[in-house]
Amino acid sequence: MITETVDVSTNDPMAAAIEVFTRRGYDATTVDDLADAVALSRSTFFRRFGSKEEVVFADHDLLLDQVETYLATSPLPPLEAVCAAGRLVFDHHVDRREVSVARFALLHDVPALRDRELITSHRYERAFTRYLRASLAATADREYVSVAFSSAAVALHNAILRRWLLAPAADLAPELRAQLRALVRAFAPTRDQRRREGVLVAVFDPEADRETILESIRQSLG
Amino acid sequence: MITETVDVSTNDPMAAAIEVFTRRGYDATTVDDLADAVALSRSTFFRRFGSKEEVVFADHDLLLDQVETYLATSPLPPLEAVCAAGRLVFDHHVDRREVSVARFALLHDVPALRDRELITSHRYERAFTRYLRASLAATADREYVSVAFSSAAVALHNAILRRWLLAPAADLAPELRAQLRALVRAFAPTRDQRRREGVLVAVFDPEADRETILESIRQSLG
DNA sequence: TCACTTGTTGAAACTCAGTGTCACTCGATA
DNA sequence: TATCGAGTGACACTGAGTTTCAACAAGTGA
Repeated sequence: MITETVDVSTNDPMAAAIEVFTRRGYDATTVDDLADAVALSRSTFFRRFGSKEEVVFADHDLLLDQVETYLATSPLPPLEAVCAAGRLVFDHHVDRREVSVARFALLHDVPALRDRELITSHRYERAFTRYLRASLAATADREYVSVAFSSAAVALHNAILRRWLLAPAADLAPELRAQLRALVRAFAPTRDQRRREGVLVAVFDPEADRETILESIRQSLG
Repeated sequence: MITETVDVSTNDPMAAAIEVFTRRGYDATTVDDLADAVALSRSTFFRRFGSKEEVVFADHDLLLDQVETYLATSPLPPLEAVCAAGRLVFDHHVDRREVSVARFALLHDVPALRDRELITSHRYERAFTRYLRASLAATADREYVSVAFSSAAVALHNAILRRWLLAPAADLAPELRAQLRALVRAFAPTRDQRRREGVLVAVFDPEADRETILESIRQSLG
């Protein structure tokens, strides 16, 4: 075992772990090494972080809590609240650029950690779904809208986050905002706009002439 | 170690493994027990299935292959092809009701296997995304449509599959079809319908009178 | 028939993640 | 001072997964 004093002064075991994994290699780093690096006993390490994989995503425990309390108290309409929660998570990463980028690079080399990331990000998806199920109006397809929207929102977030991680100089927050807004529009094409403006959709035979089409619209508008 | 001769005649190690896990408990079953049950040496077991977790989802290797070759050869428009692929996966489960239900019950008790399921089903999502990215028309948001649609499709599939697993007597295939169709509609409100019928969407001030609205539509159709 | 390859299998030893147990410490409270 | 509880460390133990090596096919060519 190699005694190594990583900068513990930051008091961020996750960052220290990522640093050690990156420098020494994930497989080559034993939990003993890791415990040394974060100045904890092996026992305490497992008690605090659960596993060698989970340290790498330790920040998400807290973040998920924040997301859940945000959802519980947000005044926004459900779908918008989920979007805002997604932006919360995105900002969390942007605010810690250095660790986020380091973790991203590490994941590139370690499949096991990519799997763990998947599991981690799925916890957000479940939180979103649970929230939407409880908050959306009780239409017939509420369940499926909740499931599909949550999943798509998380997927969009992840895709844009990954793009940002490849080029952290860019500000992709507006991009995320725009894509999530588009998602809301796709899932609630009528409800959310109906307050300000009416929507009319006419399906017609493209062969028909203009006046015939207009006449049937006139009748529909009654 | 307990020597136990599970019905190996079916030649389905996955089913045998699920059976043993269910009867003896996942944690209580060692890989040695497992290897015995499927009439393989420990070494060969790992070579063939990779891990104790992965045996439980061994069928997905083949299924994912089928899905990928289906996508590569399907004549349907991209989004519909993904829907069809999703139905392929659904049917696979329905066709093997007994194993599927047994696995579902097992997952209920074993968190580690639920995580593994997540990872497994994500492989479909990636396959869908890759396919859509390559097949959709090169619009600006092709990437995000691919990501969001794939993810939502998989999520819908999983939700409906889970409902079916709770009550396998019901035929939920039409439900899946309908929900996936709705998803396509949400993501491609115009493109996919344009071939057979025109679509007209008019946004108007609900205070405006009928003729004013019709006049602006007339001009748009001009 | 005999080498020689190539791929599959089993046996066995080894590493190390993760668990469980027990004793210790420290701070708070009675 | 005695006690209680929570957090910690030391240590032993289990078992998953890896690696190595030998045995054994089943071709393949001479």
